[in-house]
Amino acid sequence: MKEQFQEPAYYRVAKDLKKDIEKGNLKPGDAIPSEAQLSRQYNVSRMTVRQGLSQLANIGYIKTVQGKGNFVARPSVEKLVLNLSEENLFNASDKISIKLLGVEVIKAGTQESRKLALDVSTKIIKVARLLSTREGPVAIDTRCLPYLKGKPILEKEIGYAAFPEVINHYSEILSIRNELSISPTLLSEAEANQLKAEKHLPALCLEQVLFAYNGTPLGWSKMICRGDRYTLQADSYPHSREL
Amino acid sequence: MKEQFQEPAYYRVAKDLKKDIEKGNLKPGDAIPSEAQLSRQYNVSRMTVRQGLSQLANIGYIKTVQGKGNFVARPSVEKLVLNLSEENLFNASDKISIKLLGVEVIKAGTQESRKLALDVSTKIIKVARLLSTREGPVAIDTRCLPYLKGKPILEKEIGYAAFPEVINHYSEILSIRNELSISPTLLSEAEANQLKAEKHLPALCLEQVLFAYNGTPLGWSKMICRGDRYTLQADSYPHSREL
DNA sequence: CAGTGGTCTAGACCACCCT
DNA sequence: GGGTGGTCTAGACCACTGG
Repeated sequence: MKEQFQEPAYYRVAKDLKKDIEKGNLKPGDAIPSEAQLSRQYNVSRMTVRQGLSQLANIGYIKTVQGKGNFVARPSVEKLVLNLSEENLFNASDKISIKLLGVEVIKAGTQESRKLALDVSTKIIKVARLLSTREGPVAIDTRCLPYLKGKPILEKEIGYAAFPEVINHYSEILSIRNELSISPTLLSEAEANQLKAEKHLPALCLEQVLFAYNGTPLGWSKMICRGDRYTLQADSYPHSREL
Repeated sequence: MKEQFQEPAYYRVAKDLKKDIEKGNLKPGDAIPSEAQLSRQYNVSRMTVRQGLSQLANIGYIKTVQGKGNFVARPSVEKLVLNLSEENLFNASDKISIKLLGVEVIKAGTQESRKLALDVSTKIIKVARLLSTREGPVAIDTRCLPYLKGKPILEKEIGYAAFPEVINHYSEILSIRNELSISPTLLSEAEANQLKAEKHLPALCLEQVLFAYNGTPLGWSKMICRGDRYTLQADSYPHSREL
């Protein structure tokens, strides 16, 4: 007979309170028993109680107010999390295949230079890709990043990894912020051709700009997704209501 | 002369390591000095060091591995946070004005019943709204929630609050999960009329379903936004890289 | 003032990982 | 085995809140 796993004391405190909150015994705004009280009730030290409470705070179940107490938090369901990792972009069950449409080093036009805060005519690398599932082409992807002299361009890396990965590998600077804009458009003639769709099909335009710690833009990416084959999904945050 | 605020010891530990990570002295994957080592180095107890490290873990700077150590985490910039609160939906500087287009109690059609997991012909409340900024109409919003017998319908609440708020007030059940789908469309003739736009203008369709703790759908909402006046913005998570 | 949470200690023992 | 983090204690003093 295997020994039972012994759950930590702080975990029991957190779990019990979590259940009370989910059952509605404790409603948003309600005060939680004081730390001293819980400490006596569970016969554990105050630090242990605090560890349990900090777990609940981390998953957004309670808010702590100095000098007053711990209170049940109102779930904030208006913030949503969107996962743009390449595996997650499309249905996980559907493998994506990627086709490189082109890799080139060119002078930045006004569009790219503005996005990347570069002078016009600075050299940049531009990568175009076609993403498909079994159903067929789904999205066209264009990526721009400043060209670094003497740095080899590995098409494999630059074409077949998620955009933030590309930035990290190529520029060797950690990207720390990602700004995304989502807007609707119609497929242009060129886009429609590449996506094997009719012109003027509704499409999603996802534009990303990645920044370094110091605020420097490191890269810019634009993805055009066929509206009939792709829907963006987001889920309320915090995702994990687990301890 | 005012007394200087004395920052906690654990805060200093966290701040120093955070700076090292941001400067690149510590790179993703690198091990952080052991807790015992930091404890000696800062001349504080191990629990205090641990409190500092837990702060860093909370903002995603480090990962802890039992029996091995603490390691600098790779920033995950592929998860983005989207804020759908009503004040945030459009440019904060632009006040939104809301016009109620209609509030009615009707029998659920197949569409609504499917989304809300109700039988067809169960009664639901349907609210239609028009959202405008100074520029003019921006979005049409339709909300459906199960009709509760004997529960008064307060048009003010149902029409002028963010959707999750509405659900909480009306059904008196906490909504705990929000699923959002984002897709592109073209304005239908009716939508174009209400939004004072040309037909077939590209538009964003934002569809939300709210759920209770037990998984019951509590409400469904669909918002159609003029593409020329509205762009959805999202930002990488975790947002707060602050201690 | 009494009650709350915030910080901190100096130990202890355990579970895990590696060699 | 020795090193790491994980849990836990029984105190202590501080800072903030409210009556």
